[in-house]
Amino acid sequence: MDRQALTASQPALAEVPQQLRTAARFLEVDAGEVLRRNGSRVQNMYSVISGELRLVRRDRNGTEIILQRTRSGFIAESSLNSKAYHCDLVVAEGGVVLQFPVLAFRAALDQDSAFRAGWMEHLAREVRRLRAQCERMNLRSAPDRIIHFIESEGNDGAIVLNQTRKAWAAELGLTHEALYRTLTKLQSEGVLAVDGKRISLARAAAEE
Amino acid sequence: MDRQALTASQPALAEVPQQLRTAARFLEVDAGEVLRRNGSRVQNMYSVISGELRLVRRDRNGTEIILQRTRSGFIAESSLNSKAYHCDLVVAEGGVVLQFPVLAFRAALDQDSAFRAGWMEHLAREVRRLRAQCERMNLRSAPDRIIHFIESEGNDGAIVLNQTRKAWAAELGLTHEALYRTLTKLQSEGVLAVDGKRISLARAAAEE
DNA sequence: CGTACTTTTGAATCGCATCAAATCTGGTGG
DNA sequence: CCACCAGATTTGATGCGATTCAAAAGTACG
Repeated sequence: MDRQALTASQPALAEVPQQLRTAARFLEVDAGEVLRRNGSRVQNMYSVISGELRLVRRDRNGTEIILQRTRSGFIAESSLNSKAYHCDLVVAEGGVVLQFPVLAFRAALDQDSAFRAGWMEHLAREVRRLRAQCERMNLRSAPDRIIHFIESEGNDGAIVLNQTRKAWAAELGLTHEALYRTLTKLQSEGVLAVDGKRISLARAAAEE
Repeated sequence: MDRQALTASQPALAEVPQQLRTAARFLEVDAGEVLRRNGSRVQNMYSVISGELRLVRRDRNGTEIILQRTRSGFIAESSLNSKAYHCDLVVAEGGVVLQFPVLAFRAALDQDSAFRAGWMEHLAREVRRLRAQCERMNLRSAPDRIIHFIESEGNDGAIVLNQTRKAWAAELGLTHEALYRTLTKLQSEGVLAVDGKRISLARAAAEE
């Protein structure tokens, strides 16, 4: 796939002005690479074409916290106007990412109103996603969090996991043991149907 | 205080273009009023001058979840480009709010680059604030959440509560009993100093 | 085939939620 | 000024559910 085709294949990039495209660079990245480290200056914006990037931070116990996880489109958007990163930007799964110089990015936002509209909509979506996540973390029980996740992130009461269950547990703020146990419990109760990576709510629960 | 002075006194409003100001209306609101209800069409944006607005939602257990709490400046920013609200916008404390028609608001964003820059910075700050909140909710213990809150929301290792402790407990995702108990425990351990509404970290903890 | 990681199950523990009740506080009206 | 009330604050006792530690079985990959 050539660059033009790659660019066009990304919905989030359809609106990237030609001028900014020419300033962008394709990077092939390997799992484990760190694109930006906490404290370093913000010089580039990144958009994921394939693979997975994560915005992570470590709390004082050393536990890794995933703040954002992206398999397609922009990541760490809120750093656009910051001086320095507050988190690490790491490659969780090798792939291809687009790299934009921040100066060109800001210029494009200022000059192209369609691009700008898309960007602001993107930010707004991120805000809503984060609010949903906060809402979920406020639920105290494992079953509630699982069901809330499926309801808010899934389609039609079902999700297809694109990660391991262990990683999903971290995203839910649970230990993996708790997640495994709760999944089997909910399954035996008939609340959930689990089929490999696909997990769906039984109708009764979805309608309640 | 006249309207011009009120407008100027709000940092977030310093950049509001003149044209948009003339389209704005001042509202005096009382505690308990609901400015926007879940599902209703988005027709106005609100900015708090005095008092407190909250963006709230109820989970299936009926528990009220506070998604945003604002005592100064814009609230529910991400709804600017949405068709309908997904939450209720309620007055928690009576005061004065500015009401902007969304159409005029969008037009101003499109035409005034300084206003736009301020708005995008505002959105980015909200994203960072929400990320910090998610991070905090990932911490499992009450002491960790309290300390994290003070570190991320306070200045120089101290906060001055502008709400009751009971309300603070809800914001931390704890019961008020757990908060009260943990505060006295941390105080007796010398980790925290509590003085009325002012709560500060002891130095040792701040540096660790 | 071996290694690293995920998935699964078991058992014990701990911390927070929950329920209950007493005290304190600020504000209201008589 | 006082009585009163609603809500916040505080303390106590109990139980549940998630964490934690442990270990085994399954799985992907070189």
